[in-house]
Amino acid sequence: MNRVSLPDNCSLVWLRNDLRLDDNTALAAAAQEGPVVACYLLCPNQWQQHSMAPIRVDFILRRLRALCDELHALNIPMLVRTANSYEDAPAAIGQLIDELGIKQLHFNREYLVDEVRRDLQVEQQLHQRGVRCRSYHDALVVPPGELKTGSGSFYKVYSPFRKAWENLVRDSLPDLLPAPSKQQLLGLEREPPPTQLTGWNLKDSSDWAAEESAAHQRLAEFLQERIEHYKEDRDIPAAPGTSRLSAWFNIGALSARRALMEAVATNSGELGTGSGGAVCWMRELVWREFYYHLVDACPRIVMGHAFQPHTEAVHWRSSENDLEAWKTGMTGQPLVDAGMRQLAATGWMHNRVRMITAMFLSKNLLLDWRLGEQHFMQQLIDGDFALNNGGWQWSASTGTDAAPYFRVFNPFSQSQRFDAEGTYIKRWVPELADMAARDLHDSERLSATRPAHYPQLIVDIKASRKRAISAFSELNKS
DNA sequence: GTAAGGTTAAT
DNA sequence: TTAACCTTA
Repeated sequence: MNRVSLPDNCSLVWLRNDLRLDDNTALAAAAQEGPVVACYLLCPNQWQQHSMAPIRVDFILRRLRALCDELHALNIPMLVRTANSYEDAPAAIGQLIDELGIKQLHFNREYLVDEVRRDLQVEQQLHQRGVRCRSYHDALVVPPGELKTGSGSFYKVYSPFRKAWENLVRDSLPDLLPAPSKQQLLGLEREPPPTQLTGWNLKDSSDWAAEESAAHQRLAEFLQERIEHYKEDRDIPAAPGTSRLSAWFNIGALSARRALMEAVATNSGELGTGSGGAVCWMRELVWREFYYHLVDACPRIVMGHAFQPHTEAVHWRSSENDLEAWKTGMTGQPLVDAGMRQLAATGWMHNRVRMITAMFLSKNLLLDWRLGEQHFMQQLIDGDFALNNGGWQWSASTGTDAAPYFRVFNPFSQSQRFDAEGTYIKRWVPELADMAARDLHDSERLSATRPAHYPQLIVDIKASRKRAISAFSELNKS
């Protein structure tokens, strides 16, 4: 038990989804006022309820241990406590405040309903004790709610949102905040994070570096070597064309504002214009902002509901076998199986393939998109509710997209287009290693030439496409 | 100022 | 087809 007397201007910074020193709004604000103590609450039960992937929990614990050292080097002690569920958070934070005799708490805001409710309860309880609470917008370049359409409502379509976002950000590029400088010794022992967590069977995440400097280095490498070709390479799942930074963004190990500003710097200071690759990548950052703004404005979608209410009436099929075949990469569709096996093996899947596997589940198999959404959350190292939900609702046509046609990807045309040689397919589905590439991209040729130990395709692509279109066209819109 | 109708563009 | 914005009356 810590029994030290801390200076009156000492602050507690509650770290959550912002596990970094650089450009951290709450941490920088607290450090301005005086010495800082950092804390983190492990919520093992809550994380189970949120379907958090074991590899993501492992990544968070590894990041916390690295962060504990990084803070220690600045004489900032980090204390780690457990609050099984968010309900227990007010008591856990309250106890810390009491032990330390601290008068102010700072934290960066989160935007999902459970987190918002937790923070309100913590604030109420600290208010009663006369502790000052400060919360900050930090996770995004533009905080939720700041962009409104001409008629005053939130944007429901990406592309006008993007234009408004670019106009706003171009006129006032964000200032990056420095990491705190080294502070006086407080005489408080740090409490290092655990390597294991009760109730969890963690999955090794060590392919993803935990040090903050490593995240910066990954960003720098991407900007120097790959962003120029991003527009052409990002859709090729066999190529290292994407930035692969999502895991760091989504635990807050890397600041979205820093990433944007460094991308702007490599693009001669331009945003929205200039190099095709840079513009394209920055627009992917805007998708992240768009989906966060959406969950903030429309909490219904966080609670298992479709963004377009009329699509709640779709008659989804129910088939444990089909769902299991999809999860295990045994559907008989080569690209879908490659993606699902990459996910199971590594906790990550290429973005193009995420769309294709999601479309296959929700359209060809006509299984409820929420089953796929949950499975992805349970597997992905970068599983982020807002972004995963946005992507799934886009694929399932229950979301914000206002396309003039009902979109059903044909997985064979997609593999022909983006994995013509079958490099990605053969990497993840070794049974198909000896197949001629052209036999992978055609349902009849595949059926005639597939090896006996690779499954027969579980669904007819043409017929299931029609089935999906009629399942949606039956709906009464209003 | 407002409502109605036209235009634009969508991973 | 739809949202968002623009033009016109």
